[in-house]
Amino acid sequence: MAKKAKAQPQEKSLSKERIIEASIALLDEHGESGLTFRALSEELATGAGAIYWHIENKSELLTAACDEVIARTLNMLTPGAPPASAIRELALKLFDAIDAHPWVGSAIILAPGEKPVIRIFEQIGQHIQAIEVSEGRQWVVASTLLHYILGVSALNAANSQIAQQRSLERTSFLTTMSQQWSQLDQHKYPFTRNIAGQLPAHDDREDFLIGIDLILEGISSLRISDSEE
Amino acid sequence: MAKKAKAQPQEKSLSKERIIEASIALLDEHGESGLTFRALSEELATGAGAIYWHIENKSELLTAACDEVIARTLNMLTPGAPPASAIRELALKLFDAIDAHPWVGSAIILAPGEKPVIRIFEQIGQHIQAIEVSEGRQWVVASTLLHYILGVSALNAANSQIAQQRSLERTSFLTTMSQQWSQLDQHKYPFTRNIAGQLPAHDDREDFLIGIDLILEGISSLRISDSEE
DNA sequence: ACCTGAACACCGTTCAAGT
DNA sequence: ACCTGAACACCGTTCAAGT
Repeated sequence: MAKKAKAQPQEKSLSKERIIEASIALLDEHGESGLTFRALSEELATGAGAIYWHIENKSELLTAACDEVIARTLNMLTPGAPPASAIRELALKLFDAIDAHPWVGSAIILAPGEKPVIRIFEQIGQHIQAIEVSEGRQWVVASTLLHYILGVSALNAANSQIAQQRSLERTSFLTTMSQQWSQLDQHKYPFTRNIAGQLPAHDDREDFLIGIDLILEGISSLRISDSEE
Repeated sequence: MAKKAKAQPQEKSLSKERIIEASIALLDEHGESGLTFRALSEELATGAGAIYWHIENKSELLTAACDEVIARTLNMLTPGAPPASAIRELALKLFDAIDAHPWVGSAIILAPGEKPVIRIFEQIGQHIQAIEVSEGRQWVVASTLLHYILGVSALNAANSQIAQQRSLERTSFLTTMSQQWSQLDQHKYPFTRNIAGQLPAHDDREDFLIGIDLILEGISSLRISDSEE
């Protein structure tokens, strides 16, 4: 009498949400190349065509999975913090999220102007307004921060995906790269060669935050010169 | 007596250089998806296997093509300029190069720690040294600039590739996006929604340069506080 | 309305075979 | 040493057919 088997409680019918959830799981486990329609249909115990009834194409799916992670991350931000430290917190939470889901770093940059990027831009913008940047400058300032954050994200994502592919841990990956750098030609690459030794020691996360502070510093001297006019 | 047919003068035997040249042409003409081994073998009038004798795999090929464009770009820089304006010139030349070859923007970020990125990092680093940033700070400062530049590049590349796919010109692409933004929910996206109107008017290239200046500004106040200690 | 799964066109890569 | 090109394993996407 009951509508078919009530055996399995929830995970019954297909939905965009379930598809995205499964996609995130695949991406987290096997990296960017782990998301295929075959793996996905197996995971969801369905056919490829079924998935296409709920989503447009793979690119939309990837962006949606990315957006889910970003949205969750932004929801964890503590409200009401002073602007500068709110921006720092935003940046760090994003850094950690992308560190945990490297594929997000590359997915986000494939869909500029889409929801994930807009969400971040909006957050930055709100804090920029609170910092009292003159209206004509808000756009540039917000996008500078946005671009910096996304640049770090993408590069970091690529790094950890390469490390994952060659199944190296972070430390030995950095050591290898440091050695390569220190063998560069002294005439053509004096800076990189000399600084190579510092590579393994550095804390990416901390460097990232210093970069944010550098930009914030630039912004505040911009504000000073604005108000002088 | 002459070694084989001397009919066609140059483009005789296959070489890594010729393969890279043909790859750049394909990428420029058809975008990222234009580079396939089939298109490439046709262009070079050879078989897929022949290409594999000269290169490792597609990823190496893409990085090599990217590096070629980057190397040419960096060769065009005017030597001996004062550090700050040298950094600005470097940034602008890169911006224009990636604008002309959008695929470079995404390729460069797929190969961090590889030659293209190292080249740029080295240039930035040399100028940073000249600007007299304390040695302990050079790494962070150089990578902040690097990350910002690459962030802009990648995002811009993605934008123009989307525009190219939908075969829109830049203006109508921006106008469409601006309209979408202005229809966002006022409560969730006040900043983006209000600033939407400014989108089509803005000059990405100029904004990019202002961002560079913002970071340079931050660096110089860092130097002041350094010397105060 | 929602799902099945075979079929299609297209990839990167390999490799026995040629010169 | 260098090249040929068929073959392999694997994609994203479509679509007639089912419920």
